[in-house]
Amino acid sequence: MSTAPLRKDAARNWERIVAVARALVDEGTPLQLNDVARRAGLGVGTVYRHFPTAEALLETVATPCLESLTACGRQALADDDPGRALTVFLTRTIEAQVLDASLAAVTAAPGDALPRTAELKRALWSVGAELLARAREAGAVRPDLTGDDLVPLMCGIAYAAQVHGGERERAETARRYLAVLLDGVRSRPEPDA
Amino acid sequence: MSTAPLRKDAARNWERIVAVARALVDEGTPLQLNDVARRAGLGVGTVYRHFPTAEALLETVATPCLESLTACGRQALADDDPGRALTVFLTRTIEAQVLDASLAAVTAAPGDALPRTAELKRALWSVGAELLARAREAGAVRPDLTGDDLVPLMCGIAYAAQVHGGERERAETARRYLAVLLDGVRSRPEPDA
Amino acid sequence: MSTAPLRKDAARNWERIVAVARALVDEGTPLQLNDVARRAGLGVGTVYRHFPTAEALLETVATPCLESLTACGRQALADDDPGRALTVFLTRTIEAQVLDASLAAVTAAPGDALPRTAELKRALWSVGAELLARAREAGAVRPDLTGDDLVPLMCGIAYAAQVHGGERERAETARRYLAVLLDGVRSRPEPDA
Amino acid sequence: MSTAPLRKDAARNWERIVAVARALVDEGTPLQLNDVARRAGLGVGTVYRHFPTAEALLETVATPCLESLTACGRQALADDDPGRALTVFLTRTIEAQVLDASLAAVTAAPGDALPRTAELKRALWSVGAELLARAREAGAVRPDLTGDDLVPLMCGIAYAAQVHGGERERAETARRYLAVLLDGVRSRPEPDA
DNA sequence: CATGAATGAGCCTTCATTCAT
DNA sequence: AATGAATGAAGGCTCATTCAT
Repeated sequence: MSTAPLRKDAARNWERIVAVARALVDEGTPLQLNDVARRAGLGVGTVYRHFPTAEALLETVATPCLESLTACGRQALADDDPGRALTVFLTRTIEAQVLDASLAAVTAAPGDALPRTAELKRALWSVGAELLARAREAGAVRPDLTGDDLVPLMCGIAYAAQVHGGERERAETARRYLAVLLDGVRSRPEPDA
Repeated sequence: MSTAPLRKDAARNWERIVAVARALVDEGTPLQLNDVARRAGLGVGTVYRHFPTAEALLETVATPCLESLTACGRQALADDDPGRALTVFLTRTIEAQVLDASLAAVTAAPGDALPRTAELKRALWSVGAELLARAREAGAVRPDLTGDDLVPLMCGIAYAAQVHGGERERAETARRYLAVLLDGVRSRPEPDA
Repeated sequence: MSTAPLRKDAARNWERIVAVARALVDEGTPLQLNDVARRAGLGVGTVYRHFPTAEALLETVATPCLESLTACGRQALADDDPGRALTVFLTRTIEAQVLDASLAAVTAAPGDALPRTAELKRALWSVGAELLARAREAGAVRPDLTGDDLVPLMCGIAYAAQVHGGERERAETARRYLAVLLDGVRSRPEPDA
Repeated sequence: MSTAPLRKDAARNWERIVAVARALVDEGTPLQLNDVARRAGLGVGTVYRHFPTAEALLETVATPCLESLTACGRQALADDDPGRALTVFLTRTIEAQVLDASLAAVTAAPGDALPRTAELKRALWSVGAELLARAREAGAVRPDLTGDDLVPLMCGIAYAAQVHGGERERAETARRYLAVLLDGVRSRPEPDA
């Protein structure tokens, strides 16, 4: 019920807009709806009809990625090595964050424009929490981390890689940082000094 | 000698401007020179005379913090336990980053408006690198981290704590994340899978 | 086809803007887009949409005049007395320059904002050059003048008339100066001293 | 009485300011008193004390040139060939106009900031008028030009040379244009059509 | 539904001039 | 006299959003 099926032409416009937005995100240009409209060869009004705000559009662009990430998490739940499951999931997450600016922005944002986004983020959060919980029960992970820490930490890693500079080796850098963090995650915390 | 001593009234305005800017930074408002002028009860021109760009003002706000951080690093160099020295330094760094938005922004920026800032950042970088090198030689740190990784990682931790939300417990969160990371930093990397 | 036909309301605004600009030019006020907007009772953005720069607006204001001048030159090409043809053309040119500040400004400008202006100026230049060449071949004009000298000389005459002062008799003054210049143009240059 | 003798240091500042202004004029930079002050290593106030407006400074810069031009005119009055006298004077005038932007600006300006400038311009005007009158009486010049036309025409020639473009050959172009004009000046006007 | 013209608040920056020191 | 900090009007331009066509 939430989404009425669009007329064929409207659907085509929707696609066009999202495609243009994706391209802009990928080239690092900030999303401006006027700009999107011009590049899509559509009126501004049309873009506004489909996406009331730039955030809504950005979230739409990020959605497929969020979905596949969630799916990946669910698959990982099937793995019978909880430590490995967590590692795989986080690795995929980081890769996605680094490669897709829309994902990083949406993930880090405190609020959401679209219900669908909120839903997906909740799902992702909880899969992560579940993976973490299992790993912890298996003794593969230190006890002082909660499910709420996963996403922030992933955002942090991605951000660190970006601060490091070097567009080129960003993915490699992120991988290295994740490796360090994961070793920390697996370690026993020292009894507090 | 680089900066001629300001006249008394000019100095008072300079202070006012920096104070207003500090307040704005602390409340999370983006720095706009016009805005600063209005709040300081000064003409726009006055603000522009003292700070040609918003970046210059921001860096000026961040300077004392950068200085004390550098000082802290130098003190740490005197510690005869290289591992502990590094830990202390990074802990202080994270605290500062979390408490001071200007520091986070300046540290993460790729370029600098003021020569003084460039100088301080270079100093900070190199103290960090030195501390890391010593710790590595002492076997207290994994070998696959270089001096260039320190600042990005600190920025990442601070960012993670911010994404986590909860203004209140931000400092506490950052401390926890740093602890995890440090355990990772101290660990031996697994032979690559 | 180069310019899509404007919507009726947009066309009305376009006219309004150009009319206001024409009035400002005529009263000697420098064109400022903000000012134009206010006087036209329109938002700044509207003016900027139609004319990205003050130069573009000025050139638009000057265009009809440039066009009619070019047309006049082409007609003169039909005259079978090449000397008279040149005289008529230059007389008309000076009259236009003196009466229309936009024309003087656009003609003297080294570059152009609109392609259309560049095109028109090229056309005007070349008609002038052609008229001059014919007159020279007919022995009605001294040999040491080229087509590139015509426009500068006309600008110079108009400028001289303006320096002379006396808003009122400016046209008359310009006519006199042109007469003098033309007599010089018709004369044989003395063998160089 | 008009000018009190300046104290030695004040005189030195005056010189400095004028020298800087001359340099700015020569490089085509518009005169801004703040700018002049900075380049002269003086306070703005000092510059304002000596020259209340940019026009006053500009006129001061132009003064020596105006003086020498007037002197040249007076010498020409001694020549016993009135036609040649006029030619020599106008040639020198044009050369000066083309080489010195301050002269062109001051000459073309409708009003004057300094009494001294007004005086010099009047003198120059009248020498020119006298030279023209003599030449006319000698039959070396057409009758329909008055003393008031000389300066405007010279400004026009200089302007024309500038519109022509080509910084390099500007002086040469001006000379050519002057030659044409002078031939016109020497000619008999046609009985009006 | 689509269009895209219009809007105007809002930010940035410069510069002529004054006046306290 | 000299200084130069302060002023703030003035102008430039952008962009998110609305609404008539």
